[in-house]
Amino acid sequence: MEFDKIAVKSITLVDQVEEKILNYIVDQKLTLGSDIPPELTLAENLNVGRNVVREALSRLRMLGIVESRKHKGMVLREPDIMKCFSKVINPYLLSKHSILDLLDFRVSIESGISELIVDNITDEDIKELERIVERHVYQEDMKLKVENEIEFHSKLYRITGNQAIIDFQEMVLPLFNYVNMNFEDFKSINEKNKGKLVKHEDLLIYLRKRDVKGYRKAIYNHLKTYSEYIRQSRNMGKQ
Amino acid sequence: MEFDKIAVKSITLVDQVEEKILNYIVDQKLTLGSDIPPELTLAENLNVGRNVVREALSRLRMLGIVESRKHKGMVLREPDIMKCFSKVINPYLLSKHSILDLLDFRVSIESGISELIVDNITDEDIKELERIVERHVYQEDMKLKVENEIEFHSKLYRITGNQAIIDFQEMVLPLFNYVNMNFEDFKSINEKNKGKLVKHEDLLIYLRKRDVKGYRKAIYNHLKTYSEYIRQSRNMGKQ
DNA sequence: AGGTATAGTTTTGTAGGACATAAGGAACAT
DNA sequence: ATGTTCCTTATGTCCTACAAAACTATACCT
Repeated sequence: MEFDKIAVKSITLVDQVEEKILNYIVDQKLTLGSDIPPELTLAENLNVGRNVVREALSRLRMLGIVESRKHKGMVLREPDIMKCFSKVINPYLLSKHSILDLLDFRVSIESGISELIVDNITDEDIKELERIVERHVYQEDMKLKVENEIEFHSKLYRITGNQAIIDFQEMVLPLFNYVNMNFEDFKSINEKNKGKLVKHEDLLIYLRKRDVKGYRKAIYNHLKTYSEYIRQSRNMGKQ
Repeated sequence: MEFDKIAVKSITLVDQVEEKILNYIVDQKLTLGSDIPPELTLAENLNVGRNVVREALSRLRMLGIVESRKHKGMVLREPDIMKCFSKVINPYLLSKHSILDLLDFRVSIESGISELIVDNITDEDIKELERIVERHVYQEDMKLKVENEIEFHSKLYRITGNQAIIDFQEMVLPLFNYVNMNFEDFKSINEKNKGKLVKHEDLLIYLRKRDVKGYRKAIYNHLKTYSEYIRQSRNMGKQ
């Protein structure tokens, strides 16, 4: 085995072993489904205790890089790119600054996928979006309102056909709910824009026409409350 | 302590403990810098072995959610949102399909941050971009070419001032290098577009004018080889 | 009394043993 | 050839032990 090739200067043994195992996978050109050596073998080859190897493997398991079948062995798997996000994108673990970064990120992507959406959208997709909009009669209840938002936008993401984008955007959406519920200073700016914003049915107009420019401008305005809030909060932070 | 509140039905004990610790952090309203109970206490309260707790904590440590100071104790930290990505976005661990998704994702973002860039860009930023372009005399060597690409675009990302976007985009960039080097079918389409593409100096024209629409169209064309390649590969995959 | 040296306690990092359990294969019997 | 039994192997879990470092408390000396 080709361990110990690269001298890793991480802090703990576990960090080093984690990296060595990753290097081993690449060096040995392991591919999807390849067997990973058993824990004891790894431990002996790396001259560490089995605990250390298990901790390192546990991390890789969490990332989806390896999968262990009980009593059988471990195999290399393709990691779920966005899975690790779901644990980290948790409003209770993040600072307001980071949350704002993510809101901003989402708004940018939402605008950036305009081409993809208009390129890929089918008549059936438009019908489904229309059905979603019909079902969402106007309501005051914030929770239902946010759920409606999520349903509509999730459908938009699925039109891109890009799983990374779908997963990422869907993971960020709950943050918007959190902001609506918990950030007091958001409420005033939200109130101010009430009624002035582009609505879902307005977006549909441009999608029906396959009008990229119109759609991009519309989606930008649909999310304008957040852009304004982000800018305002950042400026306040600077003072 | 408020453990065992939620009955988690994951597979292994470690998975359950990981989730329980996260719940504990939220339930106890721990904030940045708060002490996490020592491993043995957690193990006793959760009725599991210390190994299991350590494995779960090891995962959280990797995500940056907790930090352990040797011989002292563990504290809650704010996770680095994009850090977990760096381990997963590894071309040797991903399928071609996933790599294409990520290329696509990056191109969309690159277009989507046009507003942010034009809004935030300063004269100093433009000067730096000009310096970068000047330094990058035309060259055939693919490796240097990609390095130049990375330098220029990294600067663009930094103009957004959004750390999540900066980190994400910079992590995806090496994939483009990988595609250039390893995907044979990319070379033909790359060759075909040679000389026809929008160059960095062309982008600068629109940035100087603070012309969002012009810039967006230009950056879209600058990356057009990738869009075409993605579409072509996807269509081949369908057959 | 006050400051310092020393010993004890706590806590993480690491090693290693033990066992249950289940999958897989080998040997054996029919 | 087929079915049964048993052994090996591998992961999941628990336990003990100890080094090292940091903090605490005590005791000691002046």
